[in-house]
Amino acid sequence: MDTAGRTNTRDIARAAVRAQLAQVAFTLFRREGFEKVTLDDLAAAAGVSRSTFLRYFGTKEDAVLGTFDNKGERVADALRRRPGDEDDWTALRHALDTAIEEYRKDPDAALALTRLVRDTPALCARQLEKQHGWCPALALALAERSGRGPTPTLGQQVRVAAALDCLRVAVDHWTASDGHHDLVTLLDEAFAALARG
Amino acid sequence: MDTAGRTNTRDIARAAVRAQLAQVAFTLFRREGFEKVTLDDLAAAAGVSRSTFLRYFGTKEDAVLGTFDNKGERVADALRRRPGDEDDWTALRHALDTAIEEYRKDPDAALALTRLVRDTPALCARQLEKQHGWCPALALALAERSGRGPTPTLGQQVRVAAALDCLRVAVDHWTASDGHHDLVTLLDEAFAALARG
DNA sequence: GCTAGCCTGACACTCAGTTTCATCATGGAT
DNA sequence: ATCCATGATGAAACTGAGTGTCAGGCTAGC
Repeated sequence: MDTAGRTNTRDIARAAVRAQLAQVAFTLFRREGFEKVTLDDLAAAAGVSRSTFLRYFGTKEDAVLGTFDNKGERVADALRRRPGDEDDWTALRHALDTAIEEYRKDPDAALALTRLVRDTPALCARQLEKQHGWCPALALALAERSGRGPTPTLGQQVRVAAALDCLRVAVDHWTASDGHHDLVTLLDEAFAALARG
Repeated sequence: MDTAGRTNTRDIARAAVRAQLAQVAFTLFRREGFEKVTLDDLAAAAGVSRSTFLRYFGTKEDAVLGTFDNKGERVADALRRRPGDEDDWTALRHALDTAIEEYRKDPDAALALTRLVRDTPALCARQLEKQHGWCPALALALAERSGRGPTPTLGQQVRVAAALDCLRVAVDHWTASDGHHDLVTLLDEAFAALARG
């Protein structure tokens, strides 16, 4: 999509190549381990040059976590679409349904991914960082909802961060249970744990 | 300290050198910017070899954030010392007084540090990762307090993570206010924001 | 003083990520 | 159909972080 929102042939091709590269990388990472696979290995396996691979994914981690950045904005949009009379917690909880949607759509793929991330410190760290990167957009969405200008309060920032903790902890437990526990239930349980008392 | 807890001459010397290296690094980072300073620069400025510098701090980031790892255990210990009849939130809130102690002891140094971290993406990420690394120990402490075995519940994990969010957000605001706001007040406010409603 | 265990510096190495440049394909306009 | 501008690719050189090895030197303890 260009800046006006049109989708171009080139962009479609790019997205397809990108998906293909990510697929190859994921397979290789799972078989050999993330650390063992070098950029040269990835490029060779995908049949492109190292340069090209790095143009599609700025870092090795992004070949795995590339889709993650986007999700933050998606959740923020979902948050903005929540009815204005919901309190922050309720709105956040519902907005997070957006984030867990793909876990439910393809649990096996999601499990393979979360396991790879969980077992790779570098990916853990990078995922944490990316998820933390969602905070400003989410806090901004809360601020807009509250109608008190574009500057999130400390409280809104805390609630956003805590909501993302709920997501993370819930997904961790879901992964640890090999996908047997229900992610929605876990997420509800996590949110319930925030209530005082 | 050796494994038995005794402190010998070598360890004292090591700690002194380490502190000295950290000081030199911090000064250089503030003056030139974290990214601009190479390990060779650091080694040269400190009058040691690159090898030696890397032996004291496994990574460049650790020259700044080296003290951070320790803090997690300190907070966990503080948590264990809280009276058993306190609920998780209250115990966590009080345990965090340990973490903010040095901000109050030497606000200027703390401000310089938080500013450097805040303005350096690599340090931000690494700090987030280290702080997240506290979670298991803190959750374990909560689990022990609750007397229901050594396995933290999902709820305890969530509360620990949320408490650390409070710390982070409070410190962020404190830094943004150039230390003018009261960190204790900010932290209380952050905890208050977790209450539903 | 001797020795064993360390700290240190030197060096070579791997690998991630950046930058530059030449080449090649393609889509769109004439 | 041809031309051209844009952008995708690959090659290569480079920087810098972090690892591993090894030899020499200092020091604590005997």
